[in-house]
Amino acid sequence: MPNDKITSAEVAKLAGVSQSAVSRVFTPGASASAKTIEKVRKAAADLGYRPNPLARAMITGKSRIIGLVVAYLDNQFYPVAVERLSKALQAKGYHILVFMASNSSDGIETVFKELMDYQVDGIITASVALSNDLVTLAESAGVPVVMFNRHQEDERLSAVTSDNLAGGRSAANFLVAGGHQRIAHIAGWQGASTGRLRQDGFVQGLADHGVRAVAIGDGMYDQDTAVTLARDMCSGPNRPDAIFVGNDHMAFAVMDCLRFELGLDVPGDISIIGYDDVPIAAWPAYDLTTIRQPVNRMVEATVDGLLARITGDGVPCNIRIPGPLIIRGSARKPKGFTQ
Amino acid sequence: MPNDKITSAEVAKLAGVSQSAVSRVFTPGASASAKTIEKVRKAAADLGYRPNPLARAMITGKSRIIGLVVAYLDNQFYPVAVERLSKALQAKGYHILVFMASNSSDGIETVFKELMDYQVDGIITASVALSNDLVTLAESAGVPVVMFNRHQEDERLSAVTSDNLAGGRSAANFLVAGGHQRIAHIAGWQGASTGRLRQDGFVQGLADHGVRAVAIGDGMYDQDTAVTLARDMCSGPNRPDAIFVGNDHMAFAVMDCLRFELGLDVPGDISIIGYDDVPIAAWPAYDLTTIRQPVNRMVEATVDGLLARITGDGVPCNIRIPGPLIIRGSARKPKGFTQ
DNA sequence: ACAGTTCTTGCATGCGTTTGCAAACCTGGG
DNA sequence: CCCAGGTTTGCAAACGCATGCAAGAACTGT
Repeated sequence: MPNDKITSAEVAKLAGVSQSAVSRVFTPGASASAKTIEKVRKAAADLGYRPNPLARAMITGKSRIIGLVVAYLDNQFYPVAVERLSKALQAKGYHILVFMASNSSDGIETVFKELMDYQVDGIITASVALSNDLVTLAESAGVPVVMFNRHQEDERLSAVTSDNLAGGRSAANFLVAGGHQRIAHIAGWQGASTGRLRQDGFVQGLADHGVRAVAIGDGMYDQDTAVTLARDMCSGPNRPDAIFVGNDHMAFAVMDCLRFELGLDVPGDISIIGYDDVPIAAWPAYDLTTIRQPVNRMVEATVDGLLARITGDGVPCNIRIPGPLIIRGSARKPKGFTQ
Repeated sequence: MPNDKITSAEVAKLAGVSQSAVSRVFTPGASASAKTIEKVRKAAADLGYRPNPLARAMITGKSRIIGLVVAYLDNQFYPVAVERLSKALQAKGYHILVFMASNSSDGIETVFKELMDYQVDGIITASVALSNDLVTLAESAGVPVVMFNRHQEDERLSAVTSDNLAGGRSAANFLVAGGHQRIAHIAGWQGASTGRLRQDGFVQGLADHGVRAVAIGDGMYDQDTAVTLARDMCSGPNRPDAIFVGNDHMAFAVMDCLRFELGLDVPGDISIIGYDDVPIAAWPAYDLTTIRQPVNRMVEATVDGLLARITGDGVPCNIRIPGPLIIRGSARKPKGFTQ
């Protein structure tokens, strides 16, 4: 196999130039004469030379690797986001080192340290909460961090979310407009900004119409927990006639419970609204009315924001992207409403 | 910030030993006296020293990075597998560089080259077909490749799959035993080994009972394609009374089409069997009878096989893990059957 | 106590790049 | 034809670590 590692030195010899020359040819922004460039390119092509990114990283400190840490993949929102993020970064010449992190801050610290060992140029966290120490750790090492789909009060880190407060509000508006009388909420995990804000927005939205939720529980973004809550809420004498569920993933489980366990009709007996608009929400079996998180634009903002900070210009910023209510069939529509 | 990069040299100075000594302390299998080890460990801890894996990789040629190439994440089988793979490899001290590859062999070649630039110790491909050239490329660079959930006739690469042939057979057996008369198959993509083998097994299984499928079409592992096929099959005068669908992902779409578009009852009018047993299959809305792919054991076999090849012992091998039929409610059960 | 072994240790080199520096090369204007 | 100005180029020193080699230390058995 002639195919073993070829170094810039070998290319240099073949091209009859110095090793630095070939380095410069492959370094954007370095100066080389047209003649040299051509000679080197040809020699490199003949030999099949490719610069070694590891050696390059050692010197420059830039690895062109982005660390992506994500907690769970069973909620379809995340695989979709990871796929998009991955493609977007690949297109920009970056590569992705993926870590699964159980949401224990202990595990995350290990993960962060390992990431920084690899001299990642930046870190994206999806659905993960960060301790202050961790942010300090990354920041003091000059590694920008951007949180995807989670927000945290810290001047030093960027965050990209959808407008969860407004989303919660529009769920409330829609349910009230639909004439529901007993409205409940199975919230997203209150340990996460998304969960809290959606709930806050929802409660505020109800209050705008002088309404109060008949029940609110923390679903923890977990299907089993959500189902337990739903069962409790709906087994008593006056069950709600609408539930806003903190994300689609839980909403599916809740709908299944209502329909198949409690024998209720959705939306006949009870309306359901979710949050995220994952692909499954559009499947006819659920046909879920939900607030869309605009994944594409969120990914775009995440990548742009991160790259801006990596290249030096750009400061930490919070981006909140509005998401529309997607009206499908799981929630009774306001009178006279036509889509 | 004292927290910038500290090198082994600095630790050495503090500990009063040579740089090689500290290197040896952090290199498993190198010799150092208990006294030295203690001194170095202490100094390292005080300084917060961590060996730089990139520098280490340059010398040893081993990066402790595994490349993971995956084509799509919308079929829930893959996120689940990726999560498991990732965790298993993390536990063994490896890290994962993820690439999304559109299934064009062109894109895959680029991806492979980039992976090898990063001197990955091994490559796992999930649901991706490889050209001979690509295998040669990797193999001649000494990078072992193992295919996850796909098989290919090539002595040089490992593959881990479930027993798709047997799986197809058991679908056939179950449907025949259930007394179905007009059995159809919406196959997985015939460009993939999984798709072909499941179909072969199914056809053979039917033949064992002297039955022939009334219709077979290639669903391409794509929901829209599958739905189109289902619509065609079921709109004519004698529609099938059972369809074996090449994976769960398509099966869900098919069930939705049958129920909500054609107004058929599943399994009353028509039985459906899927393949994979992704988590959604257990959701009551689908309650899908399906053949389970034992993800955990497949992941385990993949990781073990890859690591064995990386450490030198171990040759390419094909592992085929049997998967049970999971009986739920989407297919009529044989008479007298109780679960 | 001594020769023969086995363990440790430091020195120096190299992995494949980038990059500061200074020399060598152009270019054109006088 | 020569010199100031800018370009291009090669040299050599990093980057942070692993490792072969040879010398030194510790230990074995007699």
